[in-house]
Amino acid sequence: MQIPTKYNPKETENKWYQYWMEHGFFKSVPDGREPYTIVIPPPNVTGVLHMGHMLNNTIQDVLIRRARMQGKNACWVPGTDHASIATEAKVVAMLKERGIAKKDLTRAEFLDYAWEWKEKYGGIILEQLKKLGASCDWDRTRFTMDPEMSEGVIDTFIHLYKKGWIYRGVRMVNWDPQGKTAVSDEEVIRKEVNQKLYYISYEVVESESQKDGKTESQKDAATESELSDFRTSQLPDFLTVATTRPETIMADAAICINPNDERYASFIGKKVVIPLINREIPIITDEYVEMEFGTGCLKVTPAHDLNDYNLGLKHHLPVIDILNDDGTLNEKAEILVGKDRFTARKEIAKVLEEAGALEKVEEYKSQIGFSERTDAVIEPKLSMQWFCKMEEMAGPALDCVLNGEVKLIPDKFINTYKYWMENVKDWCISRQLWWGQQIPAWYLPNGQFVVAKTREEALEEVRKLGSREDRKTERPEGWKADSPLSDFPTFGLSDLTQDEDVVDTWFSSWLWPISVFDSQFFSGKNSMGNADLQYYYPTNDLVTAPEILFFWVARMIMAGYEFKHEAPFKNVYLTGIVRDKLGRKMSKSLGNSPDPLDLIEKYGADGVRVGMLFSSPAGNDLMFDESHCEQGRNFANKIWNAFRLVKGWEVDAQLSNPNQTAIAWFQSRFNQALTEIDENFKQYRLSEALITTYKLVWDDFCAWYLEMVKPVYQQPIDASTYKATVGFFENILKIVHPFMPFLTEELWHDELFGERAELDCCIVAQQPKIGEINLKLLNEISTIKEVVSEIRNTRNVKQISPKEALPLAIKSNFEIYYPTYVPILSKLGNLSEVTFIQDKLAGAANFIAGTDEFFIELSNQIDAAAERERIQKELAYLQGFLKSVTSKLSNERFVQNAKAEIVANEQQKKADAEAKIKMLEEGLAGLV
RNA sequence: GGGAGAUUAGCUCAGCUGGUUCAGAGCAUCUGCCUUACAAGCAGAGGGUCACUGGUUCGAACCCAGUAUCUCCCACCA
Repeated sequence: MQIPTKYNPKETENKWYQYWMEHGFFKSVPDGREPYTIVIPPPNVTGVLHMGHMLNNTIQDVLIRRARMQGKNACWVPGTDHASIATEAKVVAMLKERGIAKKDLTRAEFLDYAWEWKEKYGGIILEQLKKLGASCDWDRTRFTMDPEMSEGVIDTFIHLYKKGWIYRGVRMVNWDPQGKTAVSDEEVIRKEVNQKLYYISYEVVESESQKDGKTESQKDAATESELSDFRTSQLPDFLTVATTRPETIMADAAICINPNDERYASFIGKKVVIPLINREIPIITDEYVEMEFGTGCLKVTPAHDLNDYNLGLKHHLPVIDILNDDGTLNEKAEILVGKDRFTARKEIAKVLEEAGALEKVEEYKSQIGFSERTDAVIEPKLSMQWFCKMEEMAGPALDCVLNGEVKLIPDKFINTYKYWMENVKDWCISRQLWWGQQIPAWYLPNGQFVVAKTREEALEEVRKLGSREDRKTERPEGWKADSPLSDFPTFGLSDLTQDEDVVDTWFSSWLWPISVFDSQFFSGKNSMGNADLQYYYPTNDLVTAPEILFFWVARMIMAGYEFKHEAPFKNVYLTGIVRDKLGRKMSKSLGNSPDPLDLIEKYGADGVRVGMLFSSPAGNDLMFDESHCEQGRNFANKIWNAFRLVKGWEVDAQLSNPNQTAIAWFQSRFNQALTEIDENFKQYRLSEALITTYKLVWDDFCAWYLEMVKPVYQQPIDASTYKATVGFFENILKIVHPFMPFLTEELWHDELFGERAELDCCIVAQQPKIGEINLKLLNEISTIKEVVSEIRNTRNVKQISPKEALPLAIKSNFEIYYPTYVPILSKLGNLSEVTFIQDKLAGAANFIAGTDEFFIELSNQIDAAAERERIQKELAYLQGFLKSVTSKLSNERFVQNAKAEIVANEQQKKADAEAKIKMLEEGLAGLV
């Protein structure tokens, strides 16, 4: 036989992928069919494929392929995300390597480099997806920074600004000193880290008002020695605070104690001196301070801690910001200026110790925020940013999930979703970056601003501003009341300065399900949207990781309602996180993630897809194990070899069909499995669907059906069986295709399945319809399988070669009409003859299956002792079983309360057990 | 601190409405097979107090309560 014994994915994958592409099988245009749409969660444009993508996109491809095979107009829209922080960081790093500093470049120059980088590396990940077999409509590939996509982002910004939902203000934000930008709350990842808790002593001094009547000027006039005398005469007191951030003491604005804390009651109203810099700060009281924590004294540093900031607002404390944007100390720190915050921390500890102000240092564990994109430690920072109000948009977005319009799969995420939506905070949308959509705010020389799409339109806005009666804000400098802009010939386009910031990446991705179809939609010119949007929106399923449920999913739903008045999708399938065997999240930095392309190389795309899906129920993390891919590869090989078998058959038209029973059985079994698979898909149990398919193919089709019908070596097969088998095979290819597209397409085109019309491809074959299920036949065959297993087992135990044909005698009550199954039994059990008997066959190996007894006469003597032991063991089990059934049945409450069929069942079990016990006892008596 | 989930064979996991498919699959292990489709395979076997303790029920892996361990999410204890 020329066909190799092993399936070689390398020979088929590229071939068929290209074929599908060339013939436009992935393409979708609106037509009369029902649409089935998925938009890809756009990966980072400069990213590379990781295991999470593999899982994610395998699931999407399975869903989209299945929909396509159900006659729907399947459309999977691919694309990439510009990922502003991550990409900008990469570009900056690249420039640095080339000896170019970002600060030496203009914005335009930098963007040129960035685009160059994007052109070079952008889309690698999409090419990788093709290797996986992703059947995306590549003609629809979008990038979140495509000019028209960006335009949509700007349109929505203006829309929300006009609505009053976007505003600008000074707030405490999460500052990423590495990316030198603000990030949103959701982009801060908290991790527990080992830190040190530094106990620092602050000397207490009398506040001015308490200093024995001396006024401020008197104090100034006092000599250093006088002051010194004063202090020593009072015996210095110290307040000790516990802090994890000693480098920020220079920014301290107060020391705070709990008003109920008796230990410190006498200090209230006094002041302390910050060590090293000797600045005096007040001692204030606030119930916010936990008396139990640390020393019960809190240093208040409004510029560098959110709580302290709030405390500062409450107590009117000054904000002293001692950090630069890059996390180094500035001149306000007075000491350690220019040092990085972490270097400063170490150094100041030393200096404090030398100065005797460091009481002790304790090991301490606490949660610290890290930037999701750069992994830098987040610095709370007070700065002017743009925010988007969330409260109004959160309403409908929450409702649709609660009322089931949008389903979360699994639904355990509803609770977290609800909590988040009910506690949503305004979204910081500005980023101090260049890579992204620049905020369409235009500043006048006096700092006032207008929001408009272009500089020209901005000027128009300014004009309105100048002439509007009901203006609330001040006009540009030099503006005369109510005078039109034309009165100021010198004020022109060039006097407007656009905001330097860009919007958060998610401010573009939240529009994704709309903008991929109609990016012009947000201009408001066509409220219905274009034909694509009308046809494809809302999409069907969104497949993504739970990590970005709030980042992205929630916001897409908000945007869907805000702009399109309808949720963007019906189902959200939340995948698990791919972890390694040790349960660690797979990540590049840990180096514990296999390269997906290597896996594909090793096991074939089909094998890897199956491997990913094998144990990944929605919402459960997946402990990735390469052995699953191996299993997937083996499955491909199994199908391949089943194909080789059938392919090798020669048909003899003269032969009659001896396999009607087997054919009818598999037909039923197939329909039964199909029902289960359908049900599994309906519930998004993809691994279950796969496992059902796997067992159907491997066990039922290969191990049983093919073994039942396959002719003796080099003998021909009858036409009817052949036809049925090829038909089954074709149906199997169909149901396997969504999981293993390449192998199935390859086999689909073999001449075994006859002439294929042009473009008759597995990828667009229609899924088989569910037919009748003959339950009686299924049950009987399952008993027949049991008999076959017993025969094989007997061989195993008695060390008889499978080649040696054995005689089987059946003592049956004919609840099952065995003669029908004699051909199957003979073939699978390798029987020399089958006889029906009335009496037990003494001295023969025997077993019970169903309610019948079976005897195999063996040439060698059976071991009576061993046989007795075996029977006694089985008897003991059955008697125990009978006892429990009997006691159940004699329990009146059971008989009264249980459903009739359950009771009947128990009675059947009892009868069967009794019959079996009788047989065994007779058998035991027969042993000499 | 609040919330969600998990705990079933050595490993990874199913077990959907409480009772016939209920204790299961794959991998791993062991035994025997290079049996003419497949050794990436075939035929078998062993392996479990369903985390623990109670409760509800005629009946519990499944429902309830508590305990333990783990994971995740959220939260400003320096």
